[in-house]
Amino acid sequence: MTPAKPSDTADVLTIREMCDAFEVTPRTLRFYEQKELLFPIRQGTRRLFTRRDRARLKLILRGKRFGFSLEDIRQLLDMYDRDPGQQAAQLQRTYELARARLSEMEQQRDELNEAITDLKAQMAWGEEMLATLAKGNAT
Amino acid sequence: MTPAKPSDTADVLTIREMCDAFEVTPRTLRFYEQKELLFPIRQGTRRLFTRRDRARLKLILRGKRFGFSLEDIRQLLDMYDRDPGQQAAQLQRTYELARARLSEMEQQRDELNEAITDLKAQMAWGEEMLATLAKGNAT
DNA sequence: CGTTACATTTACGTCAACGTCAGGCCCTCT
DNA sequence: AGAGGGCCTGACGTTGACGTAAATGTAACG
Repeated sequence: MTPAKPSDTADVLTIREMCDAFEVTPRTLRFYEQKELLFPIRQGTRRLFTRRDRARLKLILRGKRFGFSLEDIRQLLDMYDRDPGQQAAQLQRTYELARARLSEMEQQRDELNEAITDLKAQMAWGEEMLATLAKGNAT
Repeated sequence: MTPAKPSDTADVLTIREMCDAFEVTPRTLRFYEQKELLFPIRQGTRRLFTRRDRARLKLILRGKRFGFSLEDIRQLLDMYDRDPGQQAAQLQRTYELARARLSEMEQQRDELNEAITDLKAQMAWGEEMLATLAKGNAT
C-alpha cells in the first residue's frame, strides 16, 4: 500500500506539484502553456509536466528576473530546441539579447540612482523645513 | 497693433503654451485635469493654465520622476492646498511617503544590481561556451 | 450514490497613464 | 464661402502577465 498519491514518483509532476515546486499558480502554468512556453503532456485532460518542462520553467523564471518579456523568452527557448545544431549562432543571438537587456538594466539603475539622490536632497530640504516649523511652534 | 497672439503676455497659458513649456501633450494635461491634478480656468470651453497650475505641474512631474503614482501625487497636492495651516503635519506626511518611496527605490535598485551581476555571470558562462564551440568548429 | 477535492475550459476583468481616433465648434485668412 | 488651424468632448485601444468567475468534469473516498 505505497501511498502512490500524486504522480507516483514518476518523473512527471501534476500541476499542483509543479506549482509547489516553483511557487507559481496553476493559472500561470496554463498561461505559459498557451503562450507555448511549456508543453506538458496530457493524461486525458490533465497536464503532466516533464523534466523538460521543469527545465524550461526554470529558464523562464530566470529570464523574467532579468526583465525579459515572455515573448523574448519564448523565442530563445524555441530557438534552442528547434534546431539543436546551430549552437554557436544561437548562443550568439542569446548573447546579443542579453547584452541589450543588460545595458537597459544598467541605464535603469543609473536613472534610479539619480532619482534616489535627488529625492534624498529634497528630503534634506524637508528636514530643514520641519526644524524651522518646530522652532516656530515651540512651546 | 501689438501681435497679442496667444494669451497676450498675461500670466495664463493656453494648452499649447503649457505643453511646450513642460514637454507634455495636450492629452496629458486634459488627463491630469480629469484626475483632479490641475484646475485650469475656462475661457468659454478653452483651458487657461494659471501660475498655480504651472507650480502643480512642476510638482507632478517631479513626483513622477520619483515613481509616485498620480494618485499619490494628487493626495499630497490636495493636502497642501486644502488646509494651508497644518504645514508641519503635512510636511511630516510628505516626509513619510518620501521615506517609504525611497526605500522602495533602493530595494529596487538593489534587486536590479543583483540581476545585473547574475546576468553578467551568465554571460561570462556564455562566452566560454562560444569559445569552446569556436574551437570545435575551427578549420 | 453523494460529497469532497482538484482539474479543466472559456472568457471577461485588472492596472496605469495616457494614445488615438471620430466628430464638431469657433475663429481667421483669403 | 471655403480652407485651415486649434481646441474641445467622448470613447475605445494599448500593454503584459496574469486574476477571477462560471460552468463542467472526473476521480477517489466512504
